[in-house]
Amino acid sequence: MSPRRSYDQYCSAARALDLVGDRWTLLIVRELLAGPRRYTDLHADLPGVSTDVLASRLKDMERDGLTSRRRLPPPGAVYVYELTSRGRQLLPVLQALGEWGQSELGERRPTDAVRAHWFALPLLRALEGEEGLVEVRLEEGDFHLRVGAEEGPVYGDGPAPREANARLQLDAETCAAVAGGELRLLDAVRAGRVTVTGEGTLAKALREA
Amino acid sequence: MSPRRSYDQYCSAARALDLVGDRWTLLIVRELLAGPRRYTDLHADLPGVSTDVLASRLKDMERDGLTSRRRLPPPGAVYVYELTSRGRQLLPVLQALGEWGQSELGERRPTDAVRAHWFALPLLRALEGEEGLVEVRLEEGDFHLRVGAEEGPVYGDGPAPREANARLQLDAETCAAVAGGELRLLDAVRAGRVTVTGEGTLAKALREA
DNA sequence: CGGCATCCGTGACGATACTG
DNA sequence: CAGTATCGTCACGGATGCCG
Repeated sequence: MSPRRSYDQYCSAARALDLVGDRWTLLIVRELLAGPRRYTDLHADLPGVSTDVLASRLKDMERDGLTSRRRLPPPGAVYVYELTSRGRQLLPVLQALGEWGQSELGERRPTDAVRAHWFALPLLRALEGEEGLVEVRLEEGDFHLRVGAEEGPVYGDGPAPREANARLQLDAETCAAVAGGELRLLDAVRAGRVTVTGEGTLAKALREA
Repeated sequence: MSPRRSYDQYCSAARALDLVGDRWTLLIVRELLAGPRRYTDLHADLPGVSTDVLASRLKDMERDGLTSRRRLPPPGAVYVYELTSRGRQLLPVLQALGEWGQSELGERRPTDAVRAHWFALPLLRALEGEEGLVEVRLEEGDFHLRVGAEEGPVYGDGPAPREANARLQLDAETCAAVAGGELRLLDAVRAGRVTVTGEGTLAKALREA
């Protein structure tokens, strides 16, 4: 655990970077926006991070009030890490970064790792104004979005824990285009590139189009 | 100049961090949002950065299309660094960071450096929806805001280069409160904590209140 | 003097091995 | 499974030197 290296500037952006400017920190936040995760799962979805750095960051973040560590009730009884309310407020930061980085994304490089839920953040932007639980199925895996959620995780890895208001099945290319704003979700549905199921308002509205 | 260390993740936020995640990079962007700056001025307004790191970052940023280096016409004939259009698009990232970091700001610590124009970013948010050239005078120094500017720098160090639409004179504490959203600018004017001069629409509207 | 390049000590990082 | 220990490497911060 580092003794907190600071920029020592009386500036709110610099203060923010004191807390989340270290390598890997914001990507750990991205992972935890999907809800509580175990150490091993975090390590698996952050390829390249070394075990000691991950452990150190998690301690720093807990000390700084961004995350908390909790022991699940038996059976299981493993530790999970989750964002505090303060940590969840970093969502706009990650969205601004993601929006800016969208144009750098381009084609997938052979060295690039991919996880399905990495599309959740930009997709959440594309669904702004909507509401409900949306399940997304890609070849690379499934995840779900809690669109318009006021508290708790804003998205999650794997299928939705309860019946989703809408289920979308699409390929990664379509997903990237929608996430990047090049293609509106409605147009993607019209073009037959998205299969919509479910009985929620959003699902019906999308099918009507 | 580093050979570009990458997270190697097919994720737009990770791509953004590949380019602006290094220490000091986003603070250099904050400085350059104030318009073209010389190396020495950048070094003076980024206390703590070492000369080689600053030079290295500036090269990285130029290579990555965030900044450009330009020689001023004689007399003067010095080099200045400025943001490209792509670099200026990082404004929302810095604003999101600044907004999040606002609650960490608190009192000024004895070790904290301050520059007047570090208040420009949050003040710009407080004036969202307005338009025009606003000059701000603090004890710590002067700066000006190009509120609603579509292109070019969004703020600048020192007094406004031409007659401002509004001039605000206030103290740092009031400025921090307004920037932090705890106090609306209108209420600050009403409380007599801001002296408004100038003949623009904004100046008149503020004085009327 | 402004604009770096070089050198050096320290600490952060990344990979691997190992342990409760 | 969830980290800690170890170690080589690289990035950072501070000082100093060089060159136009």
